[in-house]
Amino acid sequence: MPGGRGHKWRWRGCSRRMVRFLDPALLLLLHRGRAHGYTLLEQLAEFGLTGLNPSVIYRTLRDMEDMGWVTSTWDEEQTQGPPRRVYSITAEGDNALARWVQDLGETRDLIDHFVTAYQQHITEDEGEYH
Amino acid sequence: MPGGRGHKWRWRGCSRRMVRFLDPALLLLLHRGRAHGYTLLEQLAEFGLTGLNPSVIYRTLRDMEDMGWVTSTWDEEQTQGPPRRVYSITAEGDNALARWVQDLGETRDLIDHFVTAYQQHITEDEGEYH
DNA sequence: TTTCTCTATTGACAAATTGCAAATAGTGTG
DNA sequence: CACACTATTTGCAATTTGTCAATAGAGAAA
Repeated sequence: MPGGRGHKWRWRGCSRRMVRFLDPALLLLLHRGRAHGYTLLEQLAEFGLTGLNPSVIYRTLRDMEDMGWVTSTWDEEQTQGPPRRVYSITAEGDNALARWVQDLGETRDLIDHFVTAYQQHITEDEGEYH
Repeated sequence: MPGGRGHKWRWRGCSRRMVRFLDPALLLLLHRGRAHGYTLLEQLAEFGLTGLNPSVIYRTLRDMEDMGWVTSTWDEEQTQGPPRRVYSITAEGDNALARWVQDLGETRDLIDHFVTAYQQHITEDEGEYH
């Protein structure tokens, strides 16, 4: 299955703890309210995700829909362009978001440990020059 | 160049801010002192990187050597097995590590923001049920 | 001395992810 | 009608990650 995201093999190893801020960011934005991709694309800046190619967001949304984290319908009221697909978070998505927050908290702790270990070692190095 | 790590195209987008704790972890371990892959494999547990396939570590070390972050020599004193390749961090590697620490700090801030935003929104949701 | 196990590293390939360019399409403006 | 902007989709190339098997030395057991 080259290309395509796959649903079974992610996180097989553990080297990807910190990967993919995009999923949780989209879930949180949708948790605040239903929205369509083009809007989300701009709102992602809040989480440091700027300059993303739109297709990446759309693809992620579709994948999340496959996983049952979000649902989509075509927007009834049409506005400044072609029909828009509006996404809403599901109960499953809420759970996934909660898991993400838990996971990100652990990641943050690891980073803290890492940075602390680094600074401590740097300080010891300076000590050696006495 | 399918396969191989590539040296020019990483970080092209910005969705991979938090990717790859492995590189900085290895650099920090080597900053503490020269070591060979098999030892590093065990020491990585300190940073939550357990259960990694050895070939991943060896590949990463080779790639970092290509980038000039580390150098290696064959261990003079042979001990409990085949010759061991011993890695040391370079001045370039020190710089790379410092950049990693900076980057990880920013990542941590983003996670903090994210978790805060999540909890705030959850709290507001509860408020709505009054 | 053959065999097994543990230490140690490498190479090749399959699987998965990500980036990017282009196609499609509706709406409003000049 | 041409053009710009909003919106979404598709396909493929580029890159990264995961896994397996090969190679190999040393020491213990048989």
